[in-house]
Amino acid sequence: MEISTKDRILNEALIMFAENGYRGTNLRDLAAQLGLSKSALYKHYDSKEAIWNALLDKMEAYYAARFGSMSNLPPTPRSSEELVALTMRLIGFTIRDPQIQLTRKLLLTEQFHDARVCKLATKHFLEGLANMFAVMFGQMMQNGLLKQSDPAMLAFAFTSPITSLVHLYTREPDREAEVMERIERFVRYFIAINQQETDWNMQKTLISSDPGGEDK
Amino acid sequence: MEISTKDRILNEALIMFAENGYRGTNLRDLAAQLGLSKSALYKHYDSKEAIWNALLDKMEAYYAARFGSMSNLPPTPRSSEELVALTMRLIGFTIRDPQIQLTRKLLLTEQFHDARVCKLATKHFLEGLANMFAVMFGQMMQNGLLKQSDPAMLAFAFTSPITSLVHLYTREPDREAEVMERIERFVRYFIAINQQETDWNMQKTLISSDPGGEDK
DNA sequence: TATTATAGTGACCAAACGGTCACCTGTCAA
DNA sequence: TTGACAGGTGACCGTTTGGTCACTATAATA
Repeated sequence: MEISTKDRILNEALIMFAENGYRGTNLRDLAAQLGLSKSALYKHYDSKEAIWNALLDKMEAYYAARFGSMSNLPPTPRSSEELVALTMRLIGFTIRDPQIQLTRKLLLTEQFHDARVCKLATKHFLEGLANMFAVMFGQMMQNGLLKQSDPAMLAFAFTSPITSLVHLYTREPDREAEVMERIERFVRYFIAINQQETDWNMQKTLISSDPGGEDK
Repeated sequence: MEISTKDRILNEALIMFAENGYRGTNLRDLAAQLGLSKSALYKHYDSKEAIWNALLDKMEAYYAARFGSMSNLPPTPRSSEELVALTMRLIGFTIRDPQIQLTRKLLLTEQFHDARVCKLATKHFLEGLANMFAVMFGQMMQNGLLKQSDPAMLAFAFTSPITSLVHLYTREPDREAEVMERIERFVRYFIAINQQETDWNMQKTLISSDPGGEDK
């Protein structure tokens, strides 16, 4: 099935809006990139702003499908190594997918100029990943893989640094290898800090609730 | 001493560039805001781009003075509560200072359109605070306030979530109270996770290195 | 006093922009 | 066959934009 001109316009608009900003994008270049004349655009959208709004509609719909419901979560990791693998796979995809990459750029550059972008940015950069990992961390705590604590706070502490590094990649794509390595190092560091210790530390926790526990 | 017109132009340019972006800023409005005619601007700067570059020069100079050298660091906290206080004071200032606030906006919106802004953004959002806290955390580890680990990694894990929340504030300033509260909650959570346990754990550390060490 | 540098003005220009309009063309239903 | 319509074109329009230029006023200097 072929892509309708209406959708082709939106696809190209995402590219140009993301790379040049709303104001930096002009309809002549957009039309030329599609092999159309400028006035042809007006057969599909009423104005530049209408294209912009349609693009935001699409982004909101995509976001709702991807992060809106907590039903289509990835399977909860059953070991530290599985958490590393899942995270790296997820981030590797997020980082490289051209659409998501452009979306990040657009959200960052236009977050102060459009109320809808503002809300999307907060969802995308602050809440999306964090909410997902909060659920997973809650389960991993019950499974004894992570120390008991507040899953939401833990997920926030986990995803924020990763998001920072994703932003670094978005700014400087040539540092991809460095970024991926730093993410993995951070994930392993995070696990080392937060995993449920076995051995005597485990016992210590049990003992500490006991008044008799003293020097060993 | 009065402010030179050249500097007044830069001050106003920061405001307009930050709020409307480089492309969204026009020299007529800028001049009008200063009570000047547009052509007067050209007595001080050769072009719009020249104003932009002069502004970036100023920002780089400011950054170099503030974060460039590690000499003018705040005193290292001697207790958990001091770390909370220092962090909240630092972030409270960073968040509210109008100049820094505008700088954040400018760096975020223009990071993909200008190579110098790109580098500044990485320094500002990723390295600045982190480097500062890395030094402090290193000292706090030696002082037995924090568990021994990699200070740089710890500082990164500490500052990234805070920076995320600062970005949230920059996007949605009406959520200031919520942001400050979340930052403080995170800082306290972070300390709880990473502080050196006292009791016998403290003694264990002392015994393993230096028997009989006492300070004050 | 005459001169010169500095800071400022308003009119103007060419280019670029979003948007409109009359017109063309193929497709499909009445 | 005809007529409506979706899709596309190029010329054109008003506005905005960065930038230029001739000109003026003031204050310091030779």
